[in-house]
Amino acid sequence: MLKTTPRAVLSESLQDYLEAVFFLVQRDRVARMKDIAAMLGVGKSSATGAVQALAERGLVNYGRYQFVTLTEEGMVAGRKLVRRHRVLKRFLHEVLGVAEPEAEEVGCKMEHAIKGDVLDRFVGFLDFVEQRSAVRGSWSAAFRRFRAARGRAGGRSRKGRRGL
Amino acid sequence: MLKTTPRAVLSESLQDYLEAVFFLVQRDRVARMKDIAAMLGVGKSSATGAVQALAERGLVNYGRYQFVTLTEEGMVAGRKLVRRHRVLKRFLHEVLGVAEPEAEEVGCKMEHAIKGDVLDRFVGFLDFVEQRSAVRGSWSAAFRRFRAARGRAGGRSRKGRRGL
DNA sequence: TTGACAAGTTCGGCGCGCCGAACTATGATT
DNA sequence: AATCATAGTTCGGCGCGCCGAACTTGTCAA
Repeated sequence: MLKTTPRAVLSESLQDYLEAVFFLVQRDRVARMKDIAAMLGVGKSSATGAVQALAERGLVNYGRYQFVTLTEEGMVAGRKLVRRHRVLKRFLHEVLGVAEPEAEEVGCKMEHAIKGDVLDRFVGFLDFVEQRSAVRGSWSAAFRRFRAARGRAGGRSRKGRRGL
Repeated sequence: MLKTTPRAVLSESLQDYLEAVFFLVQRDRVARMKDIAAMLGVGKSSATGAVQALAERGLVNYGRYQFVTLTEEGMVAGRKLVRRHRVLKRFLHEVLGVAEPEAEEVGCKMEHAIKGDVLDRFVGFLDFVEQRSAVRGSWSAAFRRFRAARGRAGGRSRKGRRGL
């Protein structure tokens, strides 16, 4: 029994690392351990370990003390991840009206909960909303008004700080 | 420095256990380890450990070889979790049209990605959609038509379009 | 009563993701 | 060329969540 690392399945954590590498490669042409670690708010030793794991799966080119880059396969996987992230962020921000930075953050977490088919539904929904908005005035404005009205009257309990 | 188990923060895993206990208590008046384990697809030793952890946090009444029940605090926390789950499932099913069992499953994962304020937005959105539907014909039907039309014509993966 | 079976517990072990400390390579400075 | 800051690596350790095996307890039927 030869020991092959399964390249098909990435843990949530490794997905985050891959996405970070993808981003950095786009920005800097190359990814440095330092930046990867910083981006994920993690120690550098953790970044090293994760990148090595990605390399074992053939997603990343890694050599000791070398810059990190993406393999073809890594590009493909990274693109999917980024798309997922972007779609969710757009939904949260444009439809639900969640503020940008929070939409970013929550979208990142949601990524891992959503499979391809459900993501497609989100995409479809965004397209739908967009079309509707174009046809007759801002759709989201209506929702915003709705929220505003309700917020004044219905008084959403701002308490209950998620202490769970 | 006395060592108190922090009752405020529950790991995602423990949240799932608490939700299971909540469900079982509603259904059977009492939760058995066996059912908890089965519900989460986990070994019974894992269930025991988790329930003990919940007990340490004062969310659950636990005694060796005894039935598991919820404390007052556990009821409150459980209700919140269930609500969260329900809202997300409703959104996935009623708005996006995801099939029931999948909506259930995905909703369960999404739960852990969404904080209170974003959840409130989902709730608000559902209310909005509901109101709109009432006012003039089925809103979701329009979206369903939209999806259907697009599904037939617009082949998947129209690359160039939509920057991501 | 007994004893068999199901439910529950304990224990040791494993993988993953993270950490910090100590070490090593790199490349810029002078 | 010697030095030094910085980036990167290795190593041991920790917590969490899970597992299965072996054991204990509870229950119910014979």
